[in-house]
Amino acid sequence: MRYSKTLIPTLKETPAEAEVASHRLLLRAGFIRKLTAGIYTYLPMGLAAVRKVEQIVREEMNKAGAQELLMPMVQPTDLWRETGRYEKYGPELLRFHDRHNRESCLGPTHEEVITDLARREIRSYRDLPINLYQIQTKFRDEIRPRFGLMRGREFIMKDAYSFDVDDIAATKSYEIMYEAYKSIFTRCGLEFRAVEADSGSIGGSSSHEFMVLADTGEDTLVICSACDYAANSEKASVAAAAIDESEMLPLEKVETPGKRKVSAVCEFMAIKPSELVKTMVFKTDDETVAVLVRGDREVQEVKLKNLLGVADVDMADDKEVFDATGVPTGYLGPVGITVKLLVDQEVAAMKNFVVGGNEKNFHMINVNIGRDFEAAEVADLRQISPEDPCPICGGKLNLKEGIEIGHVFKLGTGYSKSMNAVYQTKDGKDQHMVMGTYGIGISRIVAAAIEQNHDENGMIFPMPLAPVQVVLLNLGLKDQQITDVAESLYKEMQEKGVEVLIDDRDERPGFKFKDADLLGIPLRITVGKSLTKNGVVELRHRKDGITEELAPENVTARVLEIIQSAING
RNA sequence: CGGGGCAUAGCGCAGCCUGGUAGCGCGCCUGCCUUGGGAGCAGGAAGCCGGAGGUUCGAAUCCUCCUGUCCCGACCA
Repeated sequence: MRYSKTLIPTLKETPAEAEVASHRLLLRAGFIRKLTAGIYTYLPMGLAAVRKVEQIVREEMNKAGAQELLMPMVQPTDLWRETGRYEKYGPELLRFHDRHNRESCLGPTHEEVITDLARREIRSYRDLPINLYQIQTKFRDEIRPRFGLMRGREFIMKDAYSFDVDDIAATKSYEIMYEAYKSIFTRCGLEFRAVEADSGSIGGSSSHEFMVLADTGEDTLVICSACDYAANSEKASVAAAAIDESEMLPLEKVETPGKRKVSAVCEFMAIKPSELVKTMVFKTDDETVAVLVRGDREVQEVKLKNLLGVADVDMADDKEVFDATGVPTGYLGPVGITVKLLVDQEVAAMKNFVVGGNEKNFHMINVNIGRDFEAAEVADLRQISPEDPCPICGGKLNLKEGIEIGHVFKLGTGYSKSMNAVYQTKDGKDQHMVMGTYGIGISRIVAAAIEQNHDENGMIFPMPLAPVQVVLLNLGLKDQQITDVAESLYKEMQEKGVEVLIDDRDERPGFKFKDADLLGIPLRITVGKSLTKNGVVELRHRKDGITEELAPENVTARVLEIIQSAING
């Protein structure tokens, strides 16, 4: 690759739209350009990095026994009506009509299409298990695309689907994918964690997310400091709180003029937020519920959604709270109100706590569950806080930010039932296939790798993901000796299979150094003055800046050695 | 969808308050010069001031509406 003939439009200044490091650097290094909101063109360097990820994913998927295919991007919405996701998936599914007025959509994921294929082509238990995958551009009309490749509307994804005869076999398929994912992300040189996840709108029983730890992550992870427990905070459970065995004290109503917020009430009554219970009101499509959590906790809405079995919950606003309960917000409590009461397990273990008095300017103290009100249900409903006890070992839980780069799901028979995908068993009976679905955000991995590996000068690619392995700077275009050595090194390395970008532009040295750093290419070879003076060229490692001086004839062997150990190690 | 920005040359921005010749830096083109960390000098090209209405003798600037885009929130295999 010759720099002078390759489109790598680097920028000295940061475009105003870029907030996070990966987005900023992808733009500055000329890897991507935006076409419109959440939709990007991959320029040669960006595409090269994407291809690297794809190749690793392909190799490991094939090794795990999966087969590659390619499904259409445009799908008939009829299929989505069959599974009910036409309604459930919402506006993220971009729908449109063709000239015959048939409704189609752009595929955000391919469960419907693959299940349609399976029901047509797979008939016998002899055909199972099977795992089919593709690497393809997906489209999701995200509410708010952001952070460049991190959350685009159009993005490249690997999606795989497994079909099995029964749950046991499906679990096996799931585990094979889980292990393949670990190999993939390890080979990509990423620092990642697998965490238990909520299975979301796609449905299904068991699910893990693979997360790259990074401050710019959009997900919050709960990680035990003592054992292996790790989960998405939407899903993370917490060890049950110890039951307070205190005697119940007599219920009292106290005046709390103008004290609506937890902090104000606590200050006024000289108590801690942990001695108070707040009553939060949520609406779903068909009911209004109140959730009780300790004053210093937050409701985890995903847990609430799952408990209620609904697609959506919304916090009620002041008016809605008043309409449902007749109480102004700030003074709402569980005693004597008529809405359904869902109680966080931690609250269920408390005694003699403080709640709203269900009357303006009043609270109640020494409130006790069972005596003063009844819970419709007690469940784990709160957001984990740092230092909470781990549900497995009781150790302290930590919260970290993460970027979701992969997700594995056990789907069960939800899709095969709604689409009637059956196979014939040994004894000739029809049985629904048991499915799994497995995604990897290919383009997001590129962004995540940059989030994890960069400095003030630019990107720092791990060798396996680098668009090219070596950048070779010719600092003496007009010097025959320098140019001869640079060109012959270029040729030699290419012949040995090294991916090399030769910077043969008529630019000043500083300019070339800056670009080389920005591009994040792991190895930089400089052919310049030190060749004419001392007969050596320099080999510099982008990651740590360590520079080796080598005779030109030793360079290729040394480079090969470094690449081998970086890719196999 | 709620809240808040922003929209002027390829990129980053000033000008708008207080209406009157459209500017700066970077980039780009030409030449000279320079060549180990984004050089210097000289010359040059490039803008429907996001769009549509309105006010005015006159609008980048004031008013109204629209569109796009970014940020926060909600949302998210």
